[in-house]
Amino acid sequence: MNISAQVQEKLKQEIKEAVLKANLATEEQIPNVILETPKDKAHGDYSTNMAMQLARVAKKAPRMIADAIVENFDRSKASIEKIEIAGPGFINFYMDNSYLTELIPTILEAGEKYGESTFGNGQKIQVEFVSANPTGDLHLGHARGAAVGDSLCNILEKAGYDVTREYYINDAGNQINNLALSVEARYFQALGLEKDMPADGYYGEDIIGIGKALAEEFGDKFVNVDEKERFEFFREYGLKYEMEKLKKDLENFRVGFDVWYSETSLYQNGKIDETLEILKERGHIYEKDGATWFRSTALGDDKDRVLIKQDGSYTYLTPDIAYHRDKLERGFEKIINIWGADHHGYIPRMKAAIEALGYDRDQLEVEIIQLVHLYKNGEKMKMSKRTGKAVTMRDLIEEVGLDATRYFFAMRSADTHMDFDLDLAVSQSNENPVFYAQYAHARICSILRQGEEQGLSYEGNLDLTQISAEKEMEVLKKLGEFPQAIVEAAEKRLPHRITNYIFDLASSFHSFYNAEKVLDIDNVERSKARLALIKSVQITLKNALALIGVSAPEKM
RNA sequence: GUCCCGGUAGCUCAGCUGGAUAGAGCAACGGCCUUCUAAGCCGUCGGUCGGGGGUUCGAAUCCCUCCCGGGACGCCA
Repeated sequence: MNISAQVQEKLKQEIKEAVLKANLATEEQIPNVILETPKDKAHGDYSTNMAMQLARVAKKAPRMIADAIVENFDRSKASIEKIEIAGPGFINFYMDNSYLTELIPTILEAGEKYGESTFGNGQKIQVEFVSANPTGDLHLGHARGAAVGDSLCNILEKAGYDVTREYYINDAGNQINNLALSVEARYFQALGLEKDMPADGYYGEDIIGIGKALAEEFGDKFVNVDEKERFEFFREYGLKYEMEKLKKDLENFRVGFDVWYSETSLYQNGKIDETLEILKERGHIYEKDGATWFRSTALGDDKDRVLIKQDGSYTYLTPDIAYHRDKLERGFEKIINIWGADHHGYIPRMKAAIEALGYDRDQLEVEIIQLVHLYKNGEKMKMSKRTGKAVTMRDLIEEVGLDATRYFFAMRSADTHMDFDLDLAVSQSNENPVFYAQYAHARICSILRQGEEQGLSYEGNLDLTQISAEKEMEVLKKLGEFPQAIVEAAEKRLPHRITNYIFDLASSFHSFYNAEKVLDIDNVERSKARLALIKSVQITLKNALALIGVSAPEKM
């Protein structure tokens, strides 16, 4: 299934056997066999530090241990060409790489499934991301969260997890009232009437647009109706408008959700009360100063938290706890939240809540998306909430392009502050790494097309022994790493591992392209084999790009 | 003040479970298109891994401490 992994497993097994045979350690003493691919090719295809690890147990110098391991190593069982001991005691394995060519038919056969694995064992994971309030446009932070979240979900799925993507709609609470009042004010203003914005109003362009749309559709119909009725209408209308816009924007960003979970529904179906009742029964709740508190300090938080305010309404936390309880009730083994940096202080209280409800706090994982700073003309752009002049996700995509935006956000580890240089991204120069990968893909497609014109194709019987050049082997090695790269990205929740992989694969292809010619009418067998090789690269590149939501163009 | 994230080449960033001489891209410099897309390839230059201590065969990586930048600390959401 995964040839490279099989070979590595075999190698690890044999190293272990050799250690036992050499009487260097007992079965229990042997540490996990670590195989790494050395950065320097001169150090072989795989390398192990076993000798150094055993230095203490065996009470011998690492190099002597290495000698003993090599002496007892059964070469016939793994595709070994040569073994060397180097440096402080590394054992370097030089593989007979002919087995690698088997990857070609494997990849051709698997097609878009190449890279899949069963690593996740179908574990149910729920990922909640974006969850922006429906009170304005999605901004840069949301865009980054959307890109990272969607990519992570794709990667988890590819690695064999059962993933559910969710968006928590904050359609209850104060901010929605403020939305209604903001819409109301903009509606009056669109009619040329005086009306102040509420204290915590939303000043975005989109709200002005709603006001105008309402004025056009209904004229002054709502000016003189009952205030409460008007408020209700504007509340509903504004919410619906904002949600539809959010969904559309996300769709355009190639981000989809399985579940849109309404906060209001938690009020309506009694889940909040239920949750409060459970917390009470388990003794995590007390009354003070006319409010109801959650004793989260007992579970690692630095302050206790109010659940029901003096005025009888819930804090934001309360329905959110009910939501998280519902997630766990639905049987997810892991729930991953992707939150903006401004919410990181929220983590201890939510973990406390999960523990208070009787679950394992580690079932909740929170990935924090750090801030994005936008630079234009070498200057940092300021975001203003009041004027609503913040750069929206829509603006960004329009300026930079969809593929570049997705790639750009995915290529950085999420927990670092990110500088987004608009001029560079817009310039479409080769500073934009996405073109590098797409170009490799387009190049391959072009060669495949021309091969067809010349009657050369990767279809039919292939003579894989034609593949042996150094650059070809490097490409093959990279191709073989794909499933493992996905597993690591999934396990460590690091989507940027995939963009790194994409870059490396594209790089090894470009390098091969410049060194070897694929189409050669005088050497049909080799041409066919090489076409099959580049077809494998094309499939793998396309699959990898799909994981981060980037297209694979056939022409550029 | 407490907590979280970061500090790696001029710039933007990788760096796996601690491994060999710390890597890419961009910028700078020098080569490669009568030949499958030069949005490419090959090479050169460029480092006190924020400072200091510790752990050990070995530290950018782990621990302690300090410095710098950002963020969070609400009966807001």
